[in-house]
Amino acid sequence: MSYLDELNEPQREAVLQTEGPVMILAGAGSGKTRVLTYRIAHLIKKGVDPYNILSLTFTNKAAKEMRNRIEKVVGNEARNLWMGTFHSVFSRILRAECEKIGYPSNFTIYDTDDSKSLIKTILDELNLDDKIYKPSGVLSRISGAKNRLISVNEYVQDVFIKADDESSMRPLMGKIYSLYVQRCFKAGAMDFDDLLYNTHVLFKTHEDVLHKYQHRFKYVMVDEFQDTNISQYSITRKLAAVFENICVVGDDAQSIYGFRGADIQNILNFEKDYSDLKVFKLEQNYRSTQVIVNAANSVIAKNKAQLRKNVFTANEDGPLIELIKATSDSEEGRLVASSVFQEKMHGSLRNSDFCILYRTNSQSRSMEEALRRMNIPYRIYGGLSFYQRKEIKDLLSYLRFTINHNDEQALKRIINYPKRGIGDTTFAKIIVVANDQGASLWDVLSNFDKILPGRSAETVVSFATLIRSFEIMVQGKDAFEAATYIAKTSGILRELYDDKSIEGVARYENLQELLNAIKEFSVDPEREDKSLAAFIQEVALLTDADNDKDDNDKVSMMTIHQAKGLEYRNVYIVGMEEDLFPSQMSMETRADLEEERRLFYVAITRAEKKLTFSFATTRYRFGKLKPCEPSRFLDDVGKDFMSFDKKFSQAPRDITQNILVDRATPAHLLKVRTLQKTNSTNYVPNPNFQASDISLLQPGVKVEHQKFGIGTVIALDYGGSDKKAKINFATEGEKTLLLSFAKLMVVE
DNA sequence: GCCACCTGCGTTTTT
DNA sequence: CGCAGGTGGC
Repeated sequence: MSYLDELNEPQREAVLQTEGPVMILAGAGSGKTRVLTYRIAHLIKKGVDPYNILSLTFTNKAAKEMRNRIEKVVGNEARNLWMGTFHSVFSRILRAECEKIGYPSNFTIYDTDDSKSLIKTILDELNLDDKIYKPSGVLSRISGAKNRLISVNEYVQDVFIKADDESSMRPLMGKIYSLYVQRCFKAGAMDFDDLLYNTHVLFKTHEDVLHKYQHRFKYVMVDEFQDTNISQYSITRKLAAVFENICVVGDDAQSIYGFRGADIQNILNFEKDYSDLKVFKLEQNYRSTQVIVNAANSVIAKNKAQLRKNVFTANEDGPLIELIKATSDSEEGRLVASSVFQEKMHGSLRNSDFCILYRTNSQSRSMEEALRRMNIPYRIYGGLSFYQRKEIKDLLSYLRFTINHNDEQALKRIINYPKRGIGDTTFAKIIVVANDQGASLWDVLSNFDKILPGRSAETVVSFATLIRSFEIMVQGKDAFEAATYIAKTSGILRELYDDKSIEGVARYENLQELLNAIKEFSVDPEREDKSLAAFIQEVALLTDADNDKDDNDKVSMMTIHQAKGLEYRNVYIVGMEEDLFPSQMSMETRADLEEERRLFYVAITRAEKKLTFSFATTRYRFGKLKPCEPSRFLDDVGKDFMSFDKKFSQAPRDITQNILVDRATPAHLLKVRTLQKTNSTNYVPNPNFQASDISLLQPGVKVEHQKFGIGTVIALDYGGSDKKAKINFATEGEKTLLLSFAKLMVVE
């Protein structure tokens, strides 16, 4: 069991404590995933059947990565582990059992757009103003209820909830909740929250089912425990109730999904719920420099609500945090981009060593423009998901409706696309009839000529016939054959093929890409069920982040939320301004501000070696130029960790006026901060610096470098893939520089 | 039922 | 500024 040697003392203890309730409080970069994977590997090595181990994560990516890492230790036995996201594991259980609570096993999963669209429909039917009842607001209210395991009945009977809804001028919220649940049920559809909520209902109403899974899951593990909501915790706890071998791993300092119902209270409750709980703290950070770890600690210390941890590192000090001040958002982009460029050339770094983090997606634009201008390749994560694109949803809706003929939201998308003359009015009639007569959507659809004869009735029936023919064609076919057939026969492939506009071509290509993904699914030798139904159920829980085939060397850009769990050598946190970060929406309550500060903590701790903050004094927001003030969070960072002169920093609000490195000056005048204390030089950058062509370099030639100063070329190495020069600098000694990065000016 | 214009609005979002 | 959804004319 040599893998145990790769762990430090608390890590090893946490791995070896396989029995009973365990909580692992894992600081950022403390090897949390390593402990979790080794713990599972250890269980398997001890002879526990992987089939009896359940491991829950929040992202598919995390689950996949963990499975791979376990496989490396124990081999393909890891295949039988129950490992996945809460949603995927619970949907798997529901597929097998949901007929017991009245759902068809081929139930559809509604995504957020489907849910909102259904709510919108309900609001229209109730003649409610969607300015007051904003669909997104209504959905989050319903979601909040489900996440707290509050049923429709409990919701409408609760006087506090009622008072709450009345005071916010939305007295009919309970009614909408009720109709929404009915409509989902009728459509054979579950939204994301239902996958949890209905699992809870299933276990509550069917003890035999609960017992079955309780006895199956002898060991239960939960990753990112700080992000669980009440329903996730409650179900997990129930599942583990027989053996009580439950292990949760989390870090309260990284709880950033409170706004989605994650309840930090779960960590505190866990201690109360299990009196024989063993707690392990992983406090040694292996990821970042002293400066970064200590800066992060200084920030999080400002929060009141937290479990005290003492995160430390044995790593080197590393460079101080740099602060870039810009006069506008576009200048911020340019200064960050040129900083990336300079860091890259001075440190011989790759693009993929860099990550730019921001609070909101819209901030990516100025960064993007600047990077593009400097020819620095980048990749933006997030934004519009592949699966949210219209053309993708359209085809998926055809596939969904073929599998589940009562999927109202899928029908809504496809009944008149491509155009076949069935408008909103006819669609609304179909829905009304189905609801009034208690008939299924499909029954109404396929018999519409008998129910409401008229001009459009024929078309509706022939549409139903088309779907019926898809259903028959799909029998016995794999997902790819089925999807290709449907894409062609439905006419949507042709529709997009005929559109020769730039966007039309892109949409066609996206569809092809979806078909490729289905192809991949269908040829996967490890997959038992390759049916269309199996694909549809899996794709609903997939997100963009899951198909990162990103091996190219690119600078990464993403929101801080998306960066959780990732690490980069050099990290830029941009837009450090009041009202942006912290967001103006998060300054109402202390709890909100503290969550925002934890977000800042997460951002800081993504960095391994070098961290840079930037802010602008003006910024275009919603089309208007607005003045901006530096973020209060900059004041939370310990003064020792930032590169500005300490003696000016008495008044915290003024710190940004004391920045020595003011990047607003022309780039060639910049004094590039030296990286380490020991590295400081007296070299003053030459304002007239201009890089010379490398053909001028010869051994013996005197050159100037923007950071290292004057030196003499000792040797040139043009042999390898990278051209290198060995140079003896007056102040820095001998250095070997990659000529593809380093800019050198021949002095004489 | 369809298209063109116009208004209004605009955190973060593992699933 | 950029987009989505709504309104109104054909």
